[in-house]
Amino acid sequence: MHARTVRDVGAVIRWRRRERGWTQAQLAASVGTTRAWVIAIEQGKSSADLALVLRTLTALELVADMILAPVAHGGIDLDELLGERQ
Amino acid sequence: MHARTVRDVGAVIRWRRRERGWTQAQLAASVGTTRAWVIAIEQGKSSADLALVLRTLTALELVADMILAPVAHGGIDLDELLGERQ
DNA sequence: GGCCAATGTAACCTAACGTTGACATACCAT
DNA sequence: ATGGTATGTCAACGTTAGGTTACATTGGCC
Repeated sequence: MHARTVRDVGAVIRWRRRERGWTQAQLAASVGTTRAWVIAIEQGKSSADLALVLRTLTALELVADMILAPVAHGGIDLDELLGERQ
Repeated sequence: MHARTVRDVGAVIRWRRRERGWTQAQLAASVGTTRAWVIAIEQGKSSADLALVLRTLTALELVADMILAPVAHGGIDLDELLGERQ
């Protein structure tokens, strides 16, 4: 799943945590943080500590893969329309 | 590129920024942050604001793709050693 | 060399995150 | 309804990251 916003990241974490059948408390303990933080990140609140997020992904056996964005500039995906770019 | 640590994220940002021929000042302006922050993140210092990082990736036309970690259990990355899995 | 831009560093201040602890719901059994 | 667990909320506190500004360093080019 592509994550462009903090809310996206929170959604992934919640989805994956439930998939593994973990409670927020279990995840928090595994990551080394608190339940309050897990709740906050899953709710996509404002911003969050990147280091904690990465540790959370690791605990959930996820990895953030940095890839070229399929859509570049404006709202229209010229790449898909034209099949070329520059 | 897989990013498991803040340093990994910083490396990706620096690599991609240079690939696009941008200065730190240009990237900072594009993201809406400061040069000092770009320097810090590229150096992988401690932690960073996830929201800013995601905006930086977007500015660089990158997306964080959350995928299942290739290696689950131990501390050794068998993928890098063996180039295979399962 | 000298010049200029790019990059790095440091100090201060403010705002915001994370921690802690307690309390409040929600849900699902029995 | 009652019990237990999971989840959510809140307030106070300490710590720290990011903004700002200024200065230092590096690197390339003439």
